Amino acid sequence: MPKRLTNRFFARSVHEVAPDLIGATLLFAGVGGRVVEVEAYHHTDPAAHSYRGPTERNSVMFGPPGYAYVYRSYGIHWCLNFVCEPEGSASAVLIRALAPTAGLPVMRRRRGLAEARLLCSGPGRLCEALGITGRHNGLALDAAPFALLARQDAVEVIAGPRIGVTKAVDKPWRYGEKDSRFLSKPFKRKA
DNA sequence: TGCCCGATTAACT
DNA sequence: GTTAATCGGGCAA
Repeated sequence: MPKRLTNRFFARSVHEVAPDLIGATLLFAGVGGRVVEVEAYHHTDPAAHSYRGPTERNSVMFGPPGYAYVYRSYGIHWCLNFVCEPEGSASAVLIRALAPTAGLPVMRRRRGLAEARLLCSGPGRLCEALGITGRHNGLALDAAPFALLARQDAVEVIAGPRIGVTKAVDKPWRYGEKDSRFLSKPFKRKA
């Protein structure tokens, strides 16, 4: 049986946690799949929500690691993050894509889609498929409805520049499972 | 207070 | 390739 990820797992640098999450399994109320794409955001990073200090929206990021930070993006979509590092350092990992493995019929209904490849291939899509909204901001990751299981098989992790950010665009803090069909965008291949 | 922008997506031309 | 949907944060006044 795979091991559940504990708060200890998240109490490390985002740059260690983020690549370690690739291949882990994320379930929300029994629905979800294998994590294939994430991005790291550090409080010293101009692209991070926590960069300019605590606000009502980002307050969870300034709390202890091992909790979910859910925010509204572009006024429309929800995006899911895992808070990392010692309490107060305000760093988090954005979950960008899953390979769906559990609850596909539910996800298809929520997304109005038949194609598995597009169910969770993007931060907003993933939250819609799993039914995650702002109501779930601040929930613990080691308790229901969340379930996080450590990866069992070795995966090939690849890094690249983050998507959709306009600051610190040169930082290769996007991590993904190499050649996964479920990435929101492909990683640039070596020429 | 008012204005601009953003860790996005889908539906256009 | 472009654009609309839609709302909180940050900053200027």
